[in-house]
Amino acid sequence: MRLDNMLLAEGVSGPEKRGRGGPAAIAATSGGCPNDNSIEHSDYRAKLSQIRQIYHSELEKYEQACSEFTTHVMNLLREQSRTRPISPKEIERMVNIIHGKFSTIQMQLKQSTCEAVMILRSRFLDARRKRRNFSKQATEVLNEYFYSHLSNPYPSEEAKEELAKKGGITVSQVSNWFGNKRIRYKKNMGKFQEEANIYAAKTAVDATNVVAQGNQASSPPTPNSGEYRKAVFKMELVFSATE
DNA sequence: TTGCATGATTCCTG
DNA sequence: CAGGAATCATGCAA
Repeated sequence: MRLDNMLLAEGVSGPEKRGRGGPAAIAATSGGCPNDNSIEHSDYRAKLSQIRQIYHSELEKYEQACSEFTTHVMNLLREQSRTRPISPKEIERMVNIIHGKFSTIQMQLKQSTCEAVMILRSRFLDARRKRRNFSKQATEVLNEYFYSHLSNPYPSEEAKEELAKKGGITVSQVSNWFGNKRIRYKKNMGKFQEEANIYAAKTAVDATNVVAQGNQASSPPTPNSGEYRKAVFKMELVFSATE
């Protein structure tokens, strides 16, 4: 009966439900707007419900066939009972045999449904972790923003959307990228120096704007606000630069 | 095949 | 909940 449990867990059998607690729900963790994966997820859900539908219609078909066949056999037995005596035991035995046959067929159906679900999952959900490097365009856009806002590399939600659109990636990918970039840049600035120079030369424009804005915003940097962290980031940069 | 680069995930903090 | 830090897993050049 493990198959039953699995199908139930996958939402194939049992009542209709959306958004299970499985890996599908994890996709939107840090800085992840759930909408980012909605395309993928709706696709996944569509396929799952397709499997579900097939499973249920097949199941129904089998059940119907089973009962039809049973009544058919019963009729035959009744016919035969005219020519020879048939005990109720014998009838019961026949019925049991028929039900046994159909239940093995059902088992096979469940098994193949399970397989289909597994394949679907590996296709969609595990693909999450399949890493693809961003396009040149995307990294270009992201780096440009990062190095031109080096004093405050924290794009606003709007800026992230803009970058996402320009780079052809999702907003949460932008968030991931900036998260990785900040930490890795801070870890060893030396490695990024060349890159920094390239992009600084490219757009040495609004640095002053950002500084002005940053100063204005951080005038009362409440320890709890994001401004506080940003200020810390700046200071740490200054410290590591003087070493 | 190996080592590093890099995108994604997880855990934790304020 | 956004971001930092550590870690995982893959891509890719050497």
